[in-house]
Amino acid sequence: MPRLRSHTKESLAESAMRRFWSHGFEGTSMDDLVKSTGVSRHGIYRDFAGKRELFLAALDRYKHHVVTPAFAQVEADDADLDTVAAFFEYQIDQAVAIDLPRSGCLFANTMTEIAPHDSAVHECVQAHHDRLRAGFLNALQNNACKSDGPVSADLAALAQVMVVFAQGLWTTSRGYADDMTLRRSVTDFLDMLRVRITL
Amino acid sequence: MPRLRSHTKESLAESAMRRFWSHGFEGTSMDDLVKSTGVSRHGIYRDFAGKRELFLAALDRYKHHVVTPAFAQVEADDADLDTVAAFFEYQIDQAVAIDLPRSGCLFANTMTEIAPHDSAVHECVQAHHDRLRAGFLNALQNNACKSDGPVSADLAALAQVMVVFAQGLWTTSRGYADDMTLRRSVTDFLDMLRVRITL
DNA sequence: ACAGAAACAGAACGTTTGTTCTGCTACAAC
DNA sequence: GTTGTAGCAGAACAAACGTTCTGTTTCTGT
Repeated sequence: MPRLRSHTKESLAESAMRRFWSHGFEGTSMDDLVKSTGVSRHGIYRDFAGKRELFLAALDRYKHHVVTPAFAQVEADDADLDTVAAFFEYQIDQAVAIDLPRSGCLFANTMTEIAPHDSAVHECVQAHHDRLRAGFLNALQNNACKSDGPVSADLAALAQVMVVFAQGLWTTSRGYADDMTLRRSVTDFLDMLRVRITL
Repeated sequence: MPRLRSHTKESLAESAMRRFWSHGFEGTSMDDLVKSTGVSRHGIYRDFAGKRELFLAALDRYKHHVVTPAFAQVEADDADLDTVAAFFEYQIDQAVAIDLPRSGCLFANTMTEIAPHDSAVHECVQAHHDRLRAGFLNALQNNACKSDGPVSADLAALAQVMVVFAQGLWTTSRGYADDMTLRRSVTDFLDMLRVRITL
């Protein structure tokens, strides 16, 4: 009997994610969300307990709909450093493709903004970090297996270096370097890694 | 005749810098500033036009009193990659020494929080980036000169990679890795660089 | 066509924000 | 000790915040 809803919980989380991604948590007011999502306050509070819960949902959606599709290949059994390179390139391309240039990575942005003072968000970001590290380690191990010589490098430590570099890349992509520069940095960094693990 | 001031413009900027450093711009209210600096609202507005101007002053103070002392040696004529290593280690130690652990780097925090939507702040951060890149390039060139063989690497591109890594390091240091892990990452990264430029 | 359930738009709520104002107080000069 | 300048603490301000509420509209089931 009731009137049909003009949006779903998912479409709302998607719109909110995009807004939080580019403007951050504090930089996004409920009024901004009403305007950018096209959903009334009532509609938002019907689906989510408040702004914070909506943000957590946006973070979750980002994980499943942005990170996972891009990172799945790095987590695959046959992943190597070429796969990692493709992952970074894909992320750089994607920012333009979905019309969110200079937005970096929602997790990287969240790391410095609100995670330090919100334990739930902190854990979420920490888990993302662990995931990246595990994926990178997987790619490193596969890459090392393919090479002929013995591998003496501590791959787990190198995976951590890759995580640090990734964070820096996404932070830098928030308007401090053009795509070409970013791509070049990815190439140079991965070349260094390749040399390191075959030494 | 008038009563003596209980603070100077510099001591106020210093206190404000520490608060902004650990809590960010949006995460710091004027009330927080009054409490943490011990200066009344009147005193703050006497020295600064508003919260934003105080933040810019804090950013400037951070540049001169935190970055410059630490980075000066990297900018010196005799700097090499060991100097860069010492710079990173010093920054990691310093965070604990001045009782601001898990605060990362004020510039790195600012990059993602407010710089994207404030051109004056953006330029300030951009200038800091350029400075880092120039300093790292200086160290790379000196290091290359010392080695025997010919240097084919594009040092300017590697300097950019170093900037990206540095940003990632400071972001990660905001509570996502302990000091030992950070130190290890610095060592591993610089080892990779050393190999790269002597190839 | 009718009834009613629920989504809609937007007003209204109490807080908190950054900023300004007011009365009191402390201290150097005389 | 008296005086006067300018510091101080905190009240007061409008605006913006996240949240809640109210009245209207819309569409399904009968």
